[in-house]
Amino acid sequence: MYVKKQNRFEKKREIMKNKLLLGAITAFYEKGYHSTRVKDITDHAGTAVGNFYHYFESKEQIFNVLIDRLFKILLHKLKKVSEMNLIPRISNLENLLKEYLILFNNKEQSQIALLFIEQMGGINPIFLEKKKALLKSFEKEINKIISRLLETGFIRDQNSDLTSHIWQVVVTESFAWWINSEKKISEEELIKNVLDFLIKGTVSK
Amino acid sequence: MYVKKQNRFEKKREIMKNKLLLGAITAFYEKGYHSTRVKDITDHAGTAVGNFYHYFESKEQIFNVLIDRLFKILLHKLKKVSEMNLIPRISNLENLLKEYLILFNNKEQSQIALLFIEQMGGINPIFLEKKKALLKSFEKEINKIISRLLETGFIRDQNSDLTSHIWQVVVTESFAWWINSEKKISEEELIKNVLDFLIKGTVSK
Amino acid sequence: MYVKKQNRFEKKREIMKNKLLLGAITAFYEKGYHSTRVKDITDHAGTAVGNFYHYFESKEQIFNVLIDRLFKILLHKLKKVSEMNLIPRISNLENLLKEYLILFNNKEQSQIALLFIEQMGGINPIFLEKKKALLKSFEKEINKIISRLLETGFIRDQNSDLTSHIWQVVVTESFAWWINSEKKISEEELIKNVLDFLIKGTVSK
Amino acid sequence: MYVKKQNRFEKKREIMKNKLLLGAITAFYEKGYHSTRVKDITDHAGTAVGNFYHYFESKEQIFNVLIDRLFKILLHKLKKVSEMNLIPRISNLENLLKEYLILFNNKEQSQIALLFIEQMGGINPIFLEKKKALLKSFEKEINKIISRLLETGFIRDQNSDLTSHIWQVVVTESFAWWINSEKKISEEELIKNVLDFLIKGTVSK
DNA sequence: AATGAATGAGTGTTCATTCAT
DNA sequence: CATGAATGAACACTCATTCAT
Repeated sequence: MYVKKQNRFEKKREIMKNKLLLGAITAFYEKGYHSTRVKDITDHAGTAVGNFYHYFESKEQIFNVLIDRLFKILLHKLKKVSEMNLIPRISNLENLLKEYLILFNNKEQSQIALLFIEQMGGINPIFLEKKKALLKSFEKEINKIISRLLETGFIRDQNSDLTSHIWQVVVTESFAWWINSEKKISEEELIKNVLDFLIKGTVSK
Repeated sequence: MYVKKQNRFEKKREIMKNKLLLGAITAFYEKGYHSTRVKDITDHAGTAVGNFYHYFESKEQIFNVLIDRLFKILLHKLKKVSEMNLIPRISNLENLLKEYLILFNNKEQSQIALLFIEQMGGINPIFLEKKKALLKSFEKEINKIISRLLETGFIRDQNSDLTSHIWQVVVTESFAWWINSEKKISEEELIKNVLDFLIKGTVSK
Repeated sequence: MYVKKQNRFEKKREIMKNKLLLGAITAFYEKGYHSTRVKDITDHAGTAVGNFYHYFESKEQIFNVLIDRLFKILLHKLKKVSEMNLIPRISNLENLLKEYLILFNNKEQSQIALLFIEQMGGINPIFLEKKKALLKSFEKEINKIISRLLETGFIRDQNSDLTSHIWQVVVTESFAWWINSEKKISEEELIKNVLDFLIKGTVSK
Repeated sequence: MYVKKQNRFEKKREIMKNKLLLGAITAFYEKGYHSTRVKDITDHAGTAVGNFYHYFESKEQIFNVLIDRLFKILLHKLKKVSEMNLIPRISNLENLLKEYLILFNNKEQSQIALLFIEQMGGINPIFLEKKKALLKSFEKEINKIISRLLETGFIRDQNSDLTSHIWQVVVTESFAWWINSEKKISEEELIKNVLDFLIKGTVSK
């Protein structure tokens, strides 16, 4: 019975926390980080300002939580491909992009992605550095793939750091473009275009 | 004699205006737009806060001036290529990138470029929209080239809007990467890698 | 229970709002509108600057609130007389002035009255216009009385707009004079003098 | 010859000083004292900001100069009547008002008068006190007349301080009303109404 | 936990006045 | 004297965060 009570409280907390996270996504996305007041977030969540601080330390922290959550998922999916010991097949990459698309079909996740891609760098120097660091860890995984390809000689000689960066940028920005365009092309077309570009851009001699 | 007087003030004004612009670049670049106080800018320029407002309407405006100046140059150079009636040769694109590089060898210009690429979107919703609009006008020019290529059938079938976006992103982000990396690879290597990627990524069937 | 909670905040709010209004009266009266800092008001009210803005939109607005509150009362009392269908008796006018005096025996109300009469016009053009408009609405009511008197032929021929203005001015300025003189004559004497002047000034042929 | 040069310079100074005074009247009248920038004044005068301070010590001082000049004239005219040893005839008062009207037919003088009547009290506490002091000196002169009338027993018993105040207020505010109404009634009608009101309001038993 | 009032440091901007030419 | 650039103190208002209930 005591345990049950605990759980009920925990569940309640979890619900409110999620409301606040959702409220933050909406507010940040609509008005931008700086123009968003903590009150905007709590209004969206249907609670009082003061209550925000029972769940998050600060406005900065809730932004970090949003970004970290999404990034962890994205990186994890990438690692599953990059950590294969062999060179991934094209179908592996295709599946990866498909999984990302499934994620971005969730409105909140796609909004967080846009926050990350479009806004995070301009919020403050600390967030800019963090964004760079996150992307670097992403590119590090990509680099594993590129490096292996280079070793095999399948692809033309190129700077693998730059290529990794280009891969990261093409993927993230293509998704951003697709979301912003309100998904005017099909998922298949998007993936085909992106993948073609990356593979041919990297492989062709 | 009257003219001389005019010149006295005009020259002085021009000098101070540039000092303020330089101060703004430095301050924005180092601390980010929001963490920069107008006083930081005037300190860098060696003048008093109040004087800032003899030259610029607001902190927002000076940021706009910086961006607009650089963007105008970049777009103008691109247009010279995109507005050729024929399909541009690779050497035309190469020259364009070289010209951009010459520009970015100027420290201030490269810092403005980074402000634009990395920070502008996160400052506020208006700046985000403006950034998107500027990039769109850039992509429009690229699209002219891609569309002509598509018509000739030289390149594989692809969504020209997306390809234009990818070109824009690859170019801007590669430059940003290069500047941030403190130019660890040579200009030639940078251009070769970027151009190879774009051309092969677009053309190869 | 919910209602009780509501009340807790509402009562608190009401108290603080009044403290701020009183603080504003004191500060404006002592230092004048422009020389009064918002901090002066909150110091008088025993709260922090920021809190001011939970209750009023701006320094301008709180001034407006003060003026509007008093004016509404004054006009309402006047209307009760002017809207009689017949020509008011002298005793009606006497009672009106007496009621005004009762009001001005309240220190705060008399200070607001002085703010209105002595200072409002010089604060800014908008306040000047507002002051004129308020007085005009006052004179409009007086005009109803004067016009009826003119129709009956009891009083000599005169410009009723000007006479209304004179009535308004004599009443307001006599009160101001009385308050500023620290009430050196009795209420009865004040009313007698004012009323005599107005009636004889208007009626005598 | 030396003298002549002196004079020429002095004349030049006089001209610029007058331009500044006129500019100040226009600016203060249109925008109010506080909303008027020194630059507004110099713009009206066709000179540079800095030059203002060759002619006047401060913004406050030029306002004082305007008021003092006009007030001196008004008071002087009044004194000519009040300092007669006998009780002035109605025609003396009539002539006084006529002289005031002639003065106020000058646009600048009437604007200064409105500045004094409508705005001066609200500019700052010092100006409010000064305004009161000036009016008091005015009322002192009026009081001489009223007091003599009281002594003779020609008029009913009344508080001469208050009556003096009322006279001052009726005169100044009637002029203000007339100027603001864009002189919708004739000078004769204005004078007749004001004088009738004052005399009957004071004399009738 | 929930509420919303209270806090007060922080900052863009204004503008009278001074100064250098 | 004329010019307009330079100065910097001043202030209304904002808002993340804390606090009392």
